[in-house]
Amino acid sequence: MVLHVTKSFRLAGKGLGRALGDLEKAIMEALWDRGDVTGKEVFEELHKTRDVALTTVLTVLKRLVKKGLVVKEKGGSTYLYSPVCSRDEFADAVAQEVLKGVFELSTSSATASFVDILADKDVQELDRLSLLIEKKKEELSGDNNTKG
Amino acid sequence: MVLHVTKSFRLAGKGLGRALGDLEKAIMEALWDRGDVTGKEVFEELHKTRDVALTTVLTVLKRLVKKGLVVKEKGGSTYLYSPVCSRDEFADAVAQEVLKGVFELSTSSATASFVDILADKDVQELDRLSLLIEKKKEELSGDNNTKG
DNA sequence: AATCATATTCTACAACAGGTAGAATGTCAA
DNA sequence: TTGACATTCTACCTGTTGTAGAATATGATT
Repeated sequence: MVLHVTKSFRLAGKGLGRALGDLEKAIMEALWDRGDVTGKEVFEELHKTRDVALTTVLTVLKRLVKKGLVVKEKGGSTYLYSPVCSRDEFADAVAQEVLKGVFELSTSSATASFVDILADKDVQELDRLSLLIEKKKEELSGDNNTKG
Repeated sequence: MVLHVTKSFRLAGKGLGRALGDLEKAIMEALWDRGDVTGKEVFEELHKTRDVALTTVLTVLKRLVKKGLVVKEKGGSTYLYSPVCSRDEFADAVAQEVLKGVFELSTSSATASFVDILADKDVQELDRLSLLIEKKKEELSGDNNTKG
């Protein structure tokens, strides 16, 4: 899954709010929850908790289509919108892009900070990381020069 | 070193250009290379390779001061600008902030992607990472419940 | 075909970051 | 006081995102 769907990773914000604007995020959440919905349905969902106009939702939906995050297709008499990838796939894609960027900034800082942060967040994860590393090494040893 | 000096991490761009605008980056580079320079000196340096006005440089310098990345102090008859941290410290701080964000997005994606990217970039680094993990574990076992 | 309701698109404004720089003002020495 | 240089003010431009009214299209109904 390679998406170049966000140009920046916001340091403020929470979760996917780092890769998407607030309204964009709310709309994506609605699509991930339901999928194949009309713009009006998305609007009705969001309207429960925020004061937003239908056209605003349509505009943002259009932008999301342009970004490649959402597809729009005829569904009988109206258009239906659906996400091109799952929430997890999106999160993965973002994480990957961002991590590449961090590495490019400084491999050593990235590695050191990574361990610190992981340990701080959840020590158990260190073991999981060790396992992933071992697995990767095996994978690589049985797969020499098969890169590209 | 904790700096909240950049609001977003750009996926496009190179190196520090991910955390700073183009001109901002050029100016910071000049400060890191020289340190304690006047705005005019920075301007003269940049002017060698790009068509920029003195006031533009001063404006951006001012914004960098406001962001907390640069300090301005009287140096005799004029003001001198200098970076509050080294280039490496800045890169570290950015890496740390960004990594925290990625983790908050998804710990598992972050961990998995991390190993993939590291392996792809430099297999040797996997060993270094393993060592860091071991070291961290020891550090933690001899330091139980001393977290604040 | 003319009309009404609903769906969709157009257009445009606001805010914020960052690049850009002219105008205005401040400072100091002659 | 004046002139040269330093510094600040103010403002415009682009791009992203939130915002939504106006305009138009589409389909059913009379």
